[in-house]
Amino acid sequence: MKIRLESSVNHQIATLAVLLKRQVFRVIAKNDLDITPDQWVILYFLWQKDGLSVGELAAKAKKDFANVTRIVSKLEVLGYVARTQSEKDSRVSHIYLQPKADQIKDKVQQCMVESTDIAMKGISQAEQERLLTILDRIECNILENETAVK
Amino acid sequence: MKIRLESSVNHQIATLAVLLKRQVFRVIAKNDLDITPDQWVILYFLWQKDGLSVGELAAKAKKDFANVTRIVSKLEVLGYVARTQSEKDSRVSHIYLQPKADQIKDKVQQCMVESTDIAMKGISQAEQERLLTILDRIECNILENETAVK
DNA sequence: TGCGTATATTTGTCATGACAAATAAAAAGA
DNA sequence: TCTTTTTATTTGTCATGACAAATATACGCA
Repeated sequence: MKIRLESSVNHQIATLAVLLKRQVFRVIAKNDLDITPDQWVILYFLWQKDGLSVGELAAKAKKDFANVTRIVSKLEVLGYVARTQSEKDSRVSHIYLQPKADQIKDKVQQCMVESTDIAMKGISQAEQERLLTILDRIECNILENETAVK
Repeated sequence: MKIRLESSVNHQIATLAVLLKRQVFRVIAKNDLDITPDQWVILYFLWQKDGLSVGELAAKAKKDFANVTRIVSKLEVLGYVARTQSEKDSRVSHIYLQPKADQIKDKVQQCMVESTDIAMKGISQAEQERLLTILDRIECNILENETAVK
């Protein structure tokens, strides 16, 4: 093996993402929330703009449509959101936040802060920004490649 | 929402990891390999040291034991590895690479290089190293927190 | 030696990811 | 208007992640 996985940025990001997600799960559990990290993300975008469609949510969250459908279905069963078929275009369903979602909003924010604090301990704001910049560039590289392949 | 998910390092890493994995999947498919990114990782560590146990693999790959069991089972079905029960401790099984694994080794390496090249386009070696350093620190933060909770 | 505890692995269940295929409805074109 | 193509969403299948529980075996101590 000429390649060292341990010094491959790709692999380190993949591994770290798993660890981060696991950690977030624990923070959520500790705060007695009954949602998952990926359900958060969907709620987050709905808090930004209520009534988004499945497709819009998928685009914002950079998730697969199919998976967003399922996440929304879970949130619906849990009573956090409701689907409404669009009148203009009946293929589209708009997702609306329900009162139950408001009740957990603060707690969700607190979990986000808590998770970030754990992960970013001892890493300065400036470093975080530099990190974000590089991550963005990697993301662009991949997105470009995806569209290029198409 | 006071928090911006888009400027949260946690979230960016999580999102990027998903994109990276998707991209790796595509590179694998293009190279006609019948294994998955996570199966690669297990093979990689076996190429480093053949005969590791499930537990050792889990530790190295930072994966859940249960999941490693399943990944190894798939690799076994595919004919890339074989399980052998340890003589010293019959709870332990050692995983050994099979000839079929050798046949794909070069191709796997090529895929790794290809994926890295796509992701790291325009990012200097020095920047990659800085990035790795920060990622390591985040990883340490999380691992420390995990053990602290225990 | 025998029992209780610790350790290695496996199995079960659910959530999510990828991707393909199925549906349904809108839009475009002849 | 009818047909074809495009678009939005859903469903199906498999791989993997988390976590709990089940198994099997080893180890330590009375």
